[in-house]
Amino acid sequence: MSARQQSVPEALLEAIGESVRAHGASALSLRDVARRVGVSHAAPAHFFKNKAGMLSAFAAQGFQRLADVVADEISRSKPIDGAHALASIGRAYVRFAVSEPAQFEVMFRLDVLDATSPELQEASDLAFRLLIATIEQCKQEGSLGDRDEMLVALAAWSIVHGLASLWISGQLEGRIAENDIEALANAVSQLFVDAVLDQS
Amino acid sequence: MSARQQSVPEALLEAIGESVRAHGASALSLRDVARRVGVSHAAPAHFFKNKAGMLSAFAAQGFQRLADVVADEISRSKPIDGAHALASIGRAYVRFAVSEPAQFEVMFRLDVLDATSPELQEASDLAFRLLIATIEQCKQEGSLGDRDEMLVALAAWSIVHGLASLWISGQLEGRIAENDIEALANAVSQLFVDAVLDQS
DNA sequence: TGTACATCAGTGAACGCGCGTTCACTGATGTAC
DNA sequence: TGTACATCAGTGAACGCGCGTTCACTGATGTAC
Repeated sequence: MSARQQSVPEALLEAIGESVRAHGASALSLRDVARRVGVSHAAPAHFFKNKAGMLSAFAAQGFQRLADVVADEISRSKPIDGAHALASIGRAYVRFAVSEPAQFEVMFRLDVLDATSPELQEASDLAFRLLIATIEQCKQEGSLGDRDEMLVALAAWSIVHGLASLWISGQLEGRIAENDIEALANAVSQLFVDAVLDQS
Repeated sequence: MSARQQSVPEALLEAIGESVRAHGASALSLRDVARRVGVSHAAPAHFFKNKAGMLSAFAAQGFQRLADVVADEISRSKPIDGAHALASIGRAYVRFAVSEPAQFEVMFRLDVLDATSPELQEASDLAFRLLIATIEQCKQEGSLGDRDEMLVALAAWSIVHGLASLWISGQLEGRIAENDIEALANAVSQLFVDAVLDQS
């Protein structure tokens, strides 16, 4: 679909998102994905071994992209301290989830993935490590007080993951007046950082 | 399966959980559910109209149960103030999700549900209203300071929903040393309440 | 410049399967008179 | 006490379908000599 020259595997991964958007993640099939790219229905299996393999590659790409946008947002955040970096992670996490809801959904559906895929495990660690490093930075800067680092990391991850999931699943529609998800992500991230971290 | 006398529709709803536990939510089929109950494969459609109807009834039951355990936990919490009630909601939310992961999962998969089901919409409002009422109580007690009520409600919901989702999807395995989810739920809920609410 | 061989992307036919839905039906239970 | 009728739970056969996977294949590209 894109103007750039694209290999068939790349095009297949891209088509997964389209298919999920069109029919939902539950109805996803290799054959529909192949149809969208215009290749034979056997092509996906040729490149990804089987359905779980294809979805795992898609999920791994998603974790990679998530880590990229998170790292990018951290590097943009000013002033350069852990607290601001943490708020940036929250914003980036939700923004990614909302911009690629199909991919985000598949990333956390472990029942359709090949959990043993090293590519997937590695990719899913990238963003987590960025979070841990940032919390560590907060600790060193003293903004964590005597709070447990792991607990703060878990709470931070939970709050943005929950916000993204609730939004994607449509639970917020009609319940939260503000419907600009970016604004909500900013507000929630800021609330968390302000409340949990001791900032000068 | 239970010793109590059970109608066929009740047994079908119960069997959905077993089926999801066995094969994952993505592989759920009317026929497998019917098989587990020992009725013909046409029976589920007889009672629930179609697959979406059956899953919607299951999801509605889940929201009802969630509201029940949340209300129960609130009524148990002491001292009786908004802050403690809010922490109770968090504990109950995660405990429900973890005790019925299959049901919790289906409750938020809107792509397989009949979103127009009044029964489902009504049930999904119950727990939300308990949260709003509790936040309102905090406001009146002054523990909210000048924070926006809706934002605090959204943040509270997000953090427990995220924790439950991450746990169920297996993302915390190998990442968070503490693996007692109840303890984690307590700690995260308490962290949130302590940080966000002004308590005497 | 030519030949032989290997690799690999992608095909297309075939397979067997489990699925959701429909529908005419059976038989039990209850109600009206 | 008996008869007629309605309701409703649940059946079982049949339907058409789309699916994931397999496999022998074609044809293009590259490499070795």
